Amino acid sequence: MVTGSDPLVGDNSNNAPVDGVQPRLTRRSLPIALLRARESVMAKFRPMLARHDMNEQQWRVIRILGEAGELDATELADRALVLAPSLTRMIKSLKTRKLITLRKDKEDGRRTLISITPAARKLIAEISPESMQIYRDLEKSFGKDEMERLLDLLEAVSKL
Amino acid sequence: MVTGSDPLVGDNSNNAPVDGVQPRLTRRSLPIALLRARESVMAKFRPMLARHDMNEQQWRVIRILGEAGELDATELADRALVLAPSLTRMIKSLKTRKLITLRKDKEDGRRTLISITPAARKLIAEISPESMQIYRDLEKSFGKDEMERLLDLLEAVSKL
DNA sequence: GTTATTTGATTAACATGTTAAATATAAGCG
DNA sequence: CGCTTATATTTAACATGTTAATCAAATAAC
Repeated sequence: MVTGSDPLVGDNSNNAPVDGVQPRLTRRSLPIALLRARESVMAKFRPMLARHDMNEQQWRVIRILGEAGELDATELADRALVLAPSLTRMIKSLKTRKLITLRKDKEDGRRTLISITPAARKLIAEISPESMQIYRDLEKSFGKDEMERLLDLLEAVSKL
Repeated sequence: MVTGSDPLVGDNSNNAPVDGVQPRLTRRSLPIALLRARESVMAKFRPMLARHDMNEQQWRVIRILGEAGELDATELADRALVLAPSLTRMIKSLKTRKLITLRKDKEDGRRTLISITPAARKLIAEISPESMQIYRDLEKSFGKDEMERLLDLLEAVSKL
């Protein structure tokens, strides 16, 4: 027998779902767990990057150019995990800020080759130590082994 | 002795970094690993959602309302991992599409209470099985135990 | 009870995400 | 060679991300 005051089978006035039809949906959902974890991690880096007038994406782009040297736009977008149209816009802004320089590939006129300026290297030299410190703190509170396990699992997911 | 033809100590004409000053930066970086994993996972869901005229964020919002029933905007934004300004815009669009309804909280005039329409429940009923199937396939190719371990680790990271 | 502070939501401004279309150059082919 | 197809990049259009500012309603402090 059902009484109106039973919260589990009541009048449903708050428009809650009638039954448990959705299995796991939000609880323990991998996409949401990944998003939440990413948010949690980036929250630790963002304020530092902001002090250097950088957002996540710009930092990825500059950093990858710093490590790899000159790259064409497609390769750079791939490695920095930004879409081509986003990179096109970022290039304009980074060029204005004199953090990158562009040149046309002589062998393939379609390609734009991108490299960073000394000013960008200086910026990297400033940000890197702070970034590494944050990373070390993260590793310390999370556990080095846990971190390795997590990175292994994430890498495996990326290859599916 | 260094010869000009040695690629490891050569002329650096491609503007590559001079030495290994950056420790781990891009290799095995947690933020990048999380982003890459998320991209990899969402790539499996996006085409299905697109067939139902939904993007990730809209699906999260609708789904959470479906599970929780009526919520105020702040609570919804929190649970769906979208920022308040984004939610404000999404609300307009979802309302136009008649997937949600709004009403003012009588006790607190600042709050907007949001709930989904029957049409949205129908949409959920269509999408859920497809979503679950994709999830099951994912779990199958990745491994159920691995998936559990990964979710545990991600949850732990989110609490740091 | 009036003022000051806090809180929920929106707006504004600019950046990136996302898909599709356009443009230009290369490469393949009869 | 002329034509088609493929590739690299850009543009367009719309959506969300992000921070700061604004506005209204509630709460706290005098």
